[in-house]
Amino acid sequence: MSKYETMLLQTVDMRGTVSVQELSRILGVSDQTIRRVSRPLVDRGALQKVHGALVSTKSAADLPYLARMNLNREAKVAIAGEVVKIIQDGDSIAIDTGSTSGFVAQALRNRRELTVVTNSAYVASTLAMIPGNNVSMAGTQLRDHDGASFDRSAFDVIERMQVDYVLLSASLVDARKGFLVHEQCEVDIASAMLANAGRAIMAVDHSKFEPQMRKPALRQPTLKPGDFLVTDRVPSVDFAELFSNLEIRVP
Amino acid sequence: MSKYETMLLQTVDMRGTVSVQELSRILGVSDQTIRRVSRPLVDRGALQKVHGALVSTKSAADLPYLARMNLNREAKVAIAGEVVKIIQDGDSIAIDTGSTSGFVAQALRNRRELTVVTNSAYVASTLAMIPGNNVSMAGTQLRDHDGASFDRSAFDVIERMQVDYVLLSASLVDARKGFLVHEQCEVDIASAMLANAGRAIMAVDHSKFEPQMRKPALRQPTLKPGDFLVTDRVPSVDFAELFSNLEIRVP
DNA sequence: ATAGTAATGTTGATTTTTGTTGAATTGCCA
DNA sequence: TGGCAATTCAACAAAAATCAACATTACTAT
Repeated sequence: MSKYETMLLQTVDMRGTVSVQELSRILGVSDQTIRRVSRPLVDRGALQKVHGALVSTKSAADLPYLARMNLNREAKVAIAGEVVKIIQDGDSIAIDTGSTSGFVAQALRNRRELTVVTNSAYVASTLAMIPGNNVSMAGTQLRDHDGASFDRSAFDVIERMQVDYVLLSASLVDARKGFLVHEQCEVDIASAMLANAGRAIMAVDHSKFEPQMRKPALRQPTLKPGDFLVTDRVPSVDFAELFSNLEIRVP
Repeated sequence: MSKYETMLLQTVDMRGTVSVQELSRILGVSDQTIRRVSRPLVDRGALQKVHGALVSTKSAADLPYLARMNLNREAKVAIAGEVVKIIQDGDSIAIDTGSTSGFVAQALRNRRELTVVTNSAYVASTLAMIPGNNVSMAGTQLRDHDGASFDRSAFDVIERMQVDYVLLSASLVDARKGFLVHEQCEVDIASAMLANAGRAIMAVDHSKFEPQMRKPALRQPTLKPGDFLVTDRVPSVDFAELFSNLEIRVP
C-alpha cells in the first residue's frame, strides 16, 4: 500500500476524472509514478483508467434503465409514433412502466391538455413539464433501476382515476400463453389500470416475439375486444388467434 | 472510454441539446474529436446524434422548466458541485423543487446509496435510476411547469422521513427580509423538510441577490446556526448579519 | 559506513489520440 | 429541383501518453 494511494483515490473520486499529468503535479511526483501507483488500484477496481486520465468508478456513466431504453431504439420510436396517433389532445391516459413507455411519453409531448396517470417517475416528469397537462404520479417509493413505483398508494391513485386509454407493455409475447412479464407487481398495476380505462394499447416491439434469455412467466390481464396492439413488424400467423379480436397497428 | 466522456455527457444532459461546435469550444478540442468521442456514446445510447449537434436522450430541450434551468447555468453547475461536496455516500437528503435542485440531482449521480425524498418528479426520476439509491417521490398531482407536487400526501411522505440534509432554494435574498419565494406552498414544503432534517443547505446563485421583476414576498423558514449557504459569488457585506451564523461555501 | 532494497525519475521506442486537410454528404432555401 | 452553406467523414501527420528498461536516489539493517 503506497503512501500516495489515499490521496490519489480521494482526488479522483472528488473530481470524477483527473488527468495523469495533473495528478503528478498535485502529488508532486512524476507521471510515471502516478501510473505505477495507480496500476494496483485499477487492478482491484478502485479506479478506472482511460488514456490520459484516471476516472472514478463511482461516476455514473451508463445507467441500466437508459441502456435498456436504447435497445431496439428505432423500433420503439416507431411504435411510440404510432401510439401517439391514437391519442388526441385532451385525452386521458394511464401509462405503465417499461422502456417503450418512455418513448411514448417523449412522443406525447406533441399532445396538449392531457390527463396522465403513471407509476413511472420518468414518464411523470417528462409529461408534467408540458404546460396544460395534468399529471399524477402514482406511488411513493421508487424502484431503483427504472424509477417505477408499486406501492399501495400507487393503486389508490390509479383506482381513483377514470381514463380513456391505458398503455401497457410486456416482456415476452407467447402465442399460447399471451403477454408475459417478470414480476407480479407489474401485473397488478396493469390490472388496476385496465379496470378503470377505456381502450387498452399494448405496445411491444418485435424482439418481444422471440424467446428471451430470462423467461418471464406472469401473464398480463387479457385484453378486451377492440383493444389496440401496436408493434413494429407484422406479426407471424402463429399469433393470429391471440390477436384475433385486437386492432393491430404497425407503423 | 475517453477522458472527455463524463464531461460531454454532463454538458449535454444538462442542456438538452448542444452543438458540436459549442462542445468543441467548451472542452477545448476540435469538432472532429467531439464526433469521435461521442460515437461510442451514441452507439451505446447514452446520447443521440442529430446533424450538427448532440442531444440528450433524457430530456426535452425546449421546455419551460429546462429553459429556466439554463438561466445562469454555469453558476448553478458550480453551486451544485459545491453542494455535492457536503454530501457523502450513504447520506439521506430531502430536496425541494427549484432550478438549482435539478443540477444538484445531476451532480448527485456520483454519490452512492443515497436516501432521497423530494417533491420534484424531475429530481426523483434522475436519482431513482442510480442503482443502490432509495428514492421517495412526495406527492401525486404534479404542477405543470416544473413537475413539482404540493399535495397533502407530499407532506405525509416528507414528515415520515428523517434525513441528514435538506436542500432548499429561494427566489430572492433580501438583506432584511431573508430568503423569499413566490408561493406559500413552497414555504410549507420547506418547513416540513426542515422539521425532519439535520443540517440545511440553502443554494442560491448570485442573481438571487439582485431585485427581481416579479417580487417574491413569502419568507422561507429561518435557518439554524451551522446550516450551509452555498452560492457562486462572495456575498456583499450587506448580508453579513443575515448570514452571520451560517457556514458559507463558495466554489 | 555500506551494501542491499525499494521507490522514483529519465530516456527512447511504441501506441494512442488529436488536429488538419480535402472530398463527400446533408440540410436548407429559393 | 438545384445550388449553397454547413456538417460529416476518411486519411494522414503531429502531438501526447504509455511502457519497459535502466539510472538515480532514499532509506534500512547490518
